[in-house]
Amino acid sequence: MTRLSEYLLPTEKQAPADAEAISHKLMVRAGLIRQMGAGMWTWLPAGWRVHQRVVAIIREEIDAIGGQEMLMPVLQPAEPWRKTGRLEIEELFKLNDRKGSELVLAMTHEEAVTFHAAQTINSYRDLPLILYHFQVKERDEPRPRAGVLRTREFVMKDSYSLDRDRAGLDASYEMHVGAYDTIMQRTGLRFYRVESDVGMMGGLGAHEYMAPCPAGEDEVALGPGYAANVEIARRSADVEQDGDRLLMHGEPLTIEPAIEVGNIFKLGTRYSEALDATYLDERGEEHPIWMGSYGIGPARVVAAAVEQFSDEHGISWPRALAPFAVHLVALGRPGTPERDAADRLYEELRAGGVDVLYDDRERAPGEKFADAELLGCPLRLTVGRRSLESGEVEVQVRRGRKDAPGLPLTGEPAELVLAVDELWQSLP
RNA sequence: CGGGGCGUGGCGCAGCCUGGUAGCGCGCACCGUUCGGGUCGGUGAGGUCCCGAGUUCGAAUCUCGGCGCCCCGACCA
Repeated sequence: MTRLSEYLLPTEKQAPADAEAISHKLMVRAGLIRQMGAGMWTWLPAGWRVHQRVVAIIREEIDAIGGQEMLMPVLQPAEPWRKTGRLEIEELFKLNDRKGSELVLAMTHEEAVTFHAAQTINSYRDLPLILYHFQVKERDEPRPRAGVLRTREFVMKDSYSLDRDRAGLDASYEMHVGAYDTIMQRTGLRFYRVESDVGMMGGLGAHEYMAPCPAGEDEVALGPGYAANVEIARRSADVEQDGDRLLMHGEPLTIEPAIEVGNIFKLGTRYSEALDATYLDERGEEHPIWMGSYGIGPARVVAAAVEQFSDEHGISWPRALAPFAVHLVALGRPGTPERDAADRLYEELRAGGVDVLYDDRERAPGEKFADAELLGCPLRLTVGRRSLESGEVEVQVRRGRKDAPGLPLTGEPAELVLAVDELWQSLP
């Protein structure tokens, strides 16, 4: 039931004065998100639909490589963090409960999985495992910025691979590379998988998934068949510095700003050793569990999509992420034949399982069209007096605002749904 | 954490320099009008002027202190 007259979609003509990034401006203007404080954001209904589309894609692909979904708490005892040496991190929120016990708000969940691995995994027979969850992360960022791009609280899908040895970790890591590639392709984003710094996570190897866009905080160096974090490229033996340019075998690398939407790490045994997560092998010998950690931020995927796919009128979602497939605009006032036709069309689409947002508000046509373009659903159907005259529903494809052939206004509902679906499948 | 900027109705802003009790556009409500690109006209509601202290007969405006937010940089497990 999604009639715009009954739906919370607070669109704005003007962007918040302090917004700089395109995604920040458009997501607020389109009524997707609203701010509560620095780095603290609420996802409004339409925005949350988009977020959940990303979540659904991720879930399918992690399930597909054998991931087991669970849920670990955000509020945690400080002790495991002390043991791994991460209690000192400044971005970690620390607090005390009423008894004075030391707690933290988790910024990621290595300590938690490892803690449970130590309790529950005893034998080589228990391995390998991929465990994951979608959970809020809390980080006391020195500088939150650009709407939902860098926040102090955000949902992350983090999975953790648990293996017997280095070879097992390598295999789990490769499975994640495959899953992540597929996830990114399915979102419709332009992206690069780049080699990255292992950073203070420590570990044996890492990649980042970068979505190029102007608001990006990172930089990727790109050449034919080559993509890397700029810092990594600078350190590469194949790359030489030429003034402020980077050359690879004499060919210049292009440098693009990008958002880091996901990252994957080979952790090794750093956490399992610190938290004593071990297993016994066939000979009864004890070994630390080999671990990998794999994160992806749906909010950043959403913001990156807005950055990459928008124009002066608003957002133009890749179809995999759109809040609704169809934005149906009724032009006539209640009681007119054209309005009745629109009502009927809405019911038919809905009954046919099409995800449709129905603009049944009593507003001027221009305002409805403007809102539709702001929100950016891939297909806009318009029913007005003209439709009654021509017998066709006007179809407009959001990306590029191209007109598509009209659909018959009267006819078998099943055929209408089929036609819409066919059109849908042809969209980017 | 260093630098810069900003806090006035839901959003965007003016007023502050030169103190006299708050105004504009959009939005919102109602009436009429219009109905294929943010229609037009009228009426109306809505504000602790970020907070506190001070100066003053009087503070949105001046002084001091605090808080919040944004941008650039540093940082980014």
